[in-house]
Amino acid sequence: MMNVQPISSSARWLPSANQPALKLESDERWSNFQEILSLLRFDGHVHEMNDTSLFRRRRLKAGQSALSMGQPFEGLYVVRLGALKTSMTHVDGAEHVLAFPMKGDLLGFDGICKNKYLSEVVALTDCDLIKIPAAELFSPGRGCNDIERMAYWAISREIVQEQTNYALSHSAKSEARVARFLRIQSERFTAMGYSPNRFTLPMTRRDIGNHLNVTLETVSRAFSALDHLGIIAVERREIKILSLEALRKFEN
Amino acid sequence: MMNVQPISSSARWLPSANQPALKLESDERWSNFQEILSLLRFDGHVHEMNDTSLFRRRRLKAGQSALSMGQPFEGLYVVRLGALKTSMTHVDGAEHVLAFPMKGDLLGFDGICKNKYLSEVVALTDCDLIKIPAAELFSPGRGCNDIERMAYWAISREIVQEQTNYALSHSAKSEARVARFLRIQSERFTAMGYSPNRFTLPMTRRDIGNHLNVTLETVSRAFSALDHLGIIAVERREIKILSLEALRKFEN
DNA sequence: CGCATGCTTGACTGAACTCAAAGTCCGTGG
DNA sequence: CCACGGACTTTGAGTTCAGTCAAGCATGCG
Repeated sequence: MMNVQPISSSARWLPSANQPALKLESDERWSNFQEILSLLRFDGHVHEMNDTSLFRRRRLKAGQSALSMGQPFEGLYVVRLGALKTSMTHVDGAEHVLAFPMKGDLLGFDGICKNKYLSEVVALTDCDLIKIPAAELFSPGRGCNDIERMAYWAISREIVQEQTNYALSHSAKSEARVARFLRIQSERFTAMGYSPNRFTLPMTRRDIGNHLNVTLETVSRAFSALDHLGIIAVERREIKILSLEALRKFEN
Repeated sequence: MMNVQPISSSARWLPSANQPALKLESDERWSNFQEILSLLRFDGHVHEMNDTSLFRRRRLKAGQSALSMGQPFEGLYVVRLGALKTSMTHVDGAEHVLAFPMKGDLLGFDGICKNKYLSEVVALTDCDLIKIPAAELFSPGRGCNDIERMAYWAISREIVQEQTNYALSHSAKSEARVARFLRIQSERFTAMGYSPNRFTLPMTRRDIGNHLNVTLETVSRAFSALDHLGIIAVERREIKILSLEALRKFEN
């Protein structure tokens, strides 16, 4: 009928946490430049709307690997949906969790310098990535390349987040680190258009602990402590932030 | 007995590798593109030798600030000589040391994304920087911009180092962190063309501790312990690495 | 249903922090 | 020239916070 409306592409990244039945969307395998700009929340200037080029999507199931250490650089990825975990594995086999990329974040930029990826990236939930091939990034024919500039702008942003993560792991007390982690998660969910007060963590206590350089037991205890103080409500991975003010106080 | 070398306080910390006596060069105030490529150890491809443009140098005395948080982005800097310290200051006034840039490192890339610098950079020793102005980076007239591409390649490399630093701070034991810090310092001096076994640290115990997230006393104790074990020889900031093998073993 | 994984909580231990004091180096000024 | 002060470093002693080990519970999946 007339009012049968396919799901509009502009509505699809609104904060509906889990998408019910998106057959049409599931079949789409391409994104345009505009969607990438929107996902990255790019606020810089773009010379000419580069609407012609399309970018292939890549779908991952939870647990699948997105990128592996040593794999040759083939391009960057923008997270369109889902949550992932980036980590470095040391020679002795110890893993260190660097970050938890989510919607709008960029993956793979650590592969530019040595032309191979230097970190592991695995999907924590089902994911939808948009690939920006190396050829698009570095093609000399494009002249003043909007894509390249946008990518580097995003990389600069990731550095800042990286530095913040780094600084995050340096609070004196472990409870403070966990509180700060939750506050930052809340802010990231907000930036993605989701609720700041209520979210589900996609990662395990072990991953959080590894990221913050504390043990999983300490993370668990910190969650419980913040819960008993009435600052947050924890039920497994479901987090409700009851007082953002009190949470911030705990960061010192 | 014959040649007693006077030790100037500004040059004392430099292992005497490359630069013998650079009176003429010291007076120069400009560097060319080729020198920047060489400093950065850029191994990528450059389309056209951009020998025409010259880049102004900036000289800093020890203790002077190179960049400040919040200052508007005006370009990137390549360290030509000297050592610096980058740090972030939190709202509560706590400082966190991010890195110790030295010869061949890039400064200021965290300013690209928000168009203002997001970290403090101060000179630990007298320094010589080469400025790459924002105008050179982003000028659209240049078409396929070698400078921009080189800059981003270097940024990608800095990210990797950043990640390594981050991972560095996650060893279980504090002595292991200090050992790893020394090993990395040694490797960096090597990459700069200095001696890997003998160098002078430009930063204080406090800065090292802050960087590694331990106290200055712990750093001092770790140095002493490594000294007593015969792995290194410490005399204030003079470090001799007696056994790189043993040092590596301590990182686990 | 049974098993695996993840989470919580408790008791104990030890590594690193804090506080404190003394020593070293360096620049500065009398 | 030497005395002084300040910044940096080393070392010691006591304390505390977070790691380790262990047990039990919840959840989800084949």
